[in-house]
Amino acid sequence: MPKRVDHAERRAHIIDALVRVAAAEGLHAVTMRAVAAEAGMSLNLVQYYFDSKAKLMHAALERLEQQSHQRWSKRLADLPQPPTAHAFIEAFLAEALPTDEASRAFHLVWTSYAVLAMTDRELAAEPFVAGPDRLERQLTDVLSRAQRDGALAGGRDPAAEAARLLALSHGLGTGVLVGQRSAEAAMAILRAHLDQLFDDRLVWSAPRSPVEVTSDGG
Amino acid sequence: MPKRVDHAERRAHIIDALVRVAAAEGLHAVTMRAVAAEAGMSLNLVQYYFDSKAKLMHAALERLEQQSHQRWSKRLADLPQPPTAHAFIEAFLAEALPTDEASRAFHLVWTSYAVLAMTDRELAAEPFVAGPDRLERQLTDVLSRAQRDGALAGGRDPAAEAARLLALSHGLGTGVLVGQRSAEAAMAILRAHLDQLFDDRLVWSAPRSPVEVTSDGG
DNA sequence: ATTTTTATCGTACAGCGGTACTATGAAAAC
DNA sequence: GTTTTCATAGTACCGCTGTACGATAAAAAT
Repeated sequence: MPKRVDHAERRAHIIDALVRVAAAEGLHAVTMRAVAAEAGMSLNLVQYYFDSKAKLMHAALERLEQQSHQRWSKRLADLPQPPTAHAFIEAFLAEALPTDEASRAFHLVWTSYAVLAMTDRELAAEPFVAGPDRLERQLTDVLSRAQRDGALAGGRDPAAEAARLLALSHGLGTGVLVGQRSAEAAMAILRAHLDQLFDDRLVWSAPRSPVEVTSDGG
Repeated sequence: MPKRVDHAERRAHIIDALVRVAAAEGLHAVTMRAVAAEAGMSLNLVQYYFDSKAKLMHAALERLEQQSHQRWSKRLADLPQPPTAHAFIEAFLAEALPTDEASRAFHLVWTSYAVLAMTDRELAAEPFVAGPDRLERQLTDVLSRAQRDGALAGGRDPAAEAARLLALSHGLGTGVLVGQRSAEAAMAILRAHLDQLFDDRLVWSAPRSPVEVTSDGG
């Protein structure tokens, strides 16, 4: 056996095993032994590369976050540059939906972590609030620009629309995960929503002065 | 000690203890012993009233479902009869959001169960797909009627709107649970969505007979 | 060549979890 | 009044889980 080994690669290998176990049998089935077996190594090695289970769990969450970011970047890069706001957001929403098996696994494990974080003060809740918050700001920016360009349907509040998009995609994602709806059906709903949001067929019935839609934009 | 005891009451008491434990520490913290302690009885009694942990978990899920149904019925009954479609749906959405502590506990535990059901074939996935399906049909009916009455904004598909409302409320609910958004903010977004859905200020660009504004005094 | 470091293995230990077993007073049935 | 049933209690057992503790062989360092 060689002496020097790429620790980062080893750790990634183990975490991938963890995600496979969690996706197949749930986060509660993630034990040091199960992960070791899935990774094809001994229990001791998992201990060796991650001191404790808690650290392993944290590392896995971090990796999931990074991977998600990477996939999102890749999808964005695949868009014709510069992408329209519509295309940009549609790509975003497509990524937020569990379409293929890999995506399904990711979303399932991510959701499991999120539920865990609701009660475990130990587990950083940061990714589950700061992450969406950042996305929401990003979406808000894009929508604001789109609004300036006149691409948005009238009377929309970019921040509110961003929040709505995020909540909607998450709700649909859960529906797909739970087997209530197919990913295609969910995507169709999202596209319809987007079409409405970017639709120029919808106009105000009265000239725009008197109408005040949302309250504050805090 | 008396001999005859109301089993249903006993079981309900135990299940309530389970829900408290699950809401406070997560579903993974639900052990026979923890539930017994929370219920103020011995481990053996929990075994006595529910043969196994699996049956206890199933019973708890059933009770949650029933309670949810009851709360929803009560909320509906509190509405002025007959309720407008707008009021009906707003009441529904308000119930779907974790507003007070009790509601938060319910939604947290329910979500935990849903995540569990994603991997445990044993745990009936039925409540998490048949339930929302039924709600969706109900909403679709209400929206269809509203559309016939001309209360809906133009060009909407009741079924799609029902799915959208359900997904949106669920996504917002998760956001509240996770601490990303306050229940009030979530409710504001939902109300805005509803206002749009029922809004007569939004019409097709092609001129249309003016729809009157139902100023919701109810 | 010896010593140290590193990656790996096996195993042991303590705690907890679900379940099963037995016991015991008290009410109900007879 | 005896027997049966019921609600409750205590406890023991076995398996699993995280963690700790050596052992070992190979590569690196000296």
